[in-house]
Amino acid sequence: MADHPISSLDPIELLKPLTPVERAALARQCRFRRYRTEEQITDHLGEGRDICFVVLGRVRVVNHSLSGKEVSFDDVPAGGFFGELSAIDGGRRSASVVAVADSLIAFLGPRAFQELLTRHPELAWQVMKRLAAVVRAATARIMDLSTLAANNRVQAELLRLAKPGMKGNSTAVIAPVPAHSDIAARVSTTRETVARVLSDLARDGIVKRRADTLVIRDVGALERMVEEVRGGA
Amino acid sequence: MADHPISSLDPIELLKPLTPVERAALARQCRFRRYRTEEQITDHLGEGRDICFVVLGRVRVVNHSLSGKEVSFDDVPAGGFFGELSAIDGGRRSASVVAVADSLIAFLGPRAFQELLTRHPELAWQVMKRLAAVVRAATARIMDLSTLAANNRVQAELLRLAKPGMKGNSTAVIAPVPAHSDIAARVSTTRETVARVLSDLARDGIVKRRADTLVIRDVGALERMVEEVRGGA
DNA sequence: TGATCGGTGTGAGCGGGATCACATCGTCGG
DNA sequence: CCGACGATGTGATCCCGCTCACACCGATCA
Repeated sequence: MADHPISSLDPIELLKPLTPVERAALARQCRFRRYRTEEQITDHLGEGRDICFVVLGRVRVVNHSLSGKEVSFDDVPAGGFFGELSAIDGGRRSASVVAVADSLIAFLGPRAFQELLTRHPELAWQVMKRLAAVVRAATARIMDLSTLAANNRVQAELLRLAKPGMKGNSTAVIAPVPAHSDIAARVSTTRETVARVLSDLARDGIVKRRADTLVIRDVGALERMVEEVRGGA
Repeated sequence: MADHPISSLDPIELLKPLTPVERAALARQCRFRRYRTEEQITDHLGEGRDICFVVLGRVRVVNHSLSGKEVSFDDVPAGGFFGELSAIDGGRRSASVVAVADSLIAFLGPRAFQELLTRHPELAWQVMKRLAAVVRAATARIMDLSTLAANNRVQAELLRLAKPGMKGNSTAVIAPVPAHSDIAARVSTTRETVARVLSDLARDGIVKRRADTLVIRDVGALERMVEEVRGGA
């Protein structure tokens, strides 16, 4: 369809073990739909049970408290998938999903998904690994929320963001810098607290702010600030 | 062995679909071990990769911050299992597990577990459902930690404890009452805060304390107290 | 070029709840 | 029957960080 450039499942990591023919057959069972940035794909407590493949773009799993507070979970880049939970257990959606870039999503019904996994145990195995990773991330986050103070959680998040951008072993570059409010939503604090932590770190020369990058000059110092509270008095 | 009353996997829910003969064969691949109450079974970051079946007793998944703060996750009753994560992805243990009653645990190596799941897709499916349930519980908890105040989290936990003990639709009985410190560990607050919330609820006639049971006289009122903060101003 | 708007910086103030510190109160072991 | 210990109830204090409020600094657009 002229509507979308590729209606293929080729970019999906999970489906790599399939032959091109099998993938094409599967694609024919899917419903494809484009979404613009900011557009909502799935609603918390929604009734859909499809598994969703991110063919193009990038989506974010978020949730809002009724009071409007936003809590954000993982981002899913192109090649990934989401919506497994409902496809697996038939329950309602556990979170909302919004596009954070123009995206193309493929929807596959739960029956077809189950059949796929039964026919291809390697895929079932991959899905389990993915779920295991999600559980690990969630437990780590619960630990952070339970044992770390707000500004230490921000520092910890900076370290996570720094991981991919390590230059040498004491400096790292974060680029582009997420909006403060995005960081805040990821560690459950306020935009203001994030700004203040960043100010403090800049004052102490631990980070340096540049146009749209953040340079961390002393990763070790940052790690120590987080650990020493984890370790308590 | 005289060491343990049954070295059978018959009580395990997950393995019900197997024939008694298959289950017996699987049991022969397991290592069985007894644990007394309070005894530690698995250590956070430990190297074991076995999946663990709770044949008898009851275990609790907990974690400690280095400062000693205890955060408790799910309890696993007899018939359940834990340790799937490491068995699936080969990573270190994501939490500690301690016996909360004298327990008999069966350990199965990761290879044997994987083979079991490959040979029996129904079981793989069950494991996925279990993982999905864990993810749902974890995301709900993250939402609670992020959007609810400490005393509202305690109220929410009381509601969860009340669910199984509903008598009529406005009263419920919790028996036996967990120690305040256990409740505190489940909702990431302090023992004192739990005691205070309970005092306040008793003062308002919403709960009634008895010997070792807690009677909730107005479940609706409790729900409202939680919801109205979830909903914000 | 001014206006609007989203992102950012930072001060002031207040309140929830963690912390510390005791007082009970049962229950168990001797 | 007493002492010890674990669980509980409650007051006093203190401080983190949320909230509110406002200024600033680009961008984008009419």
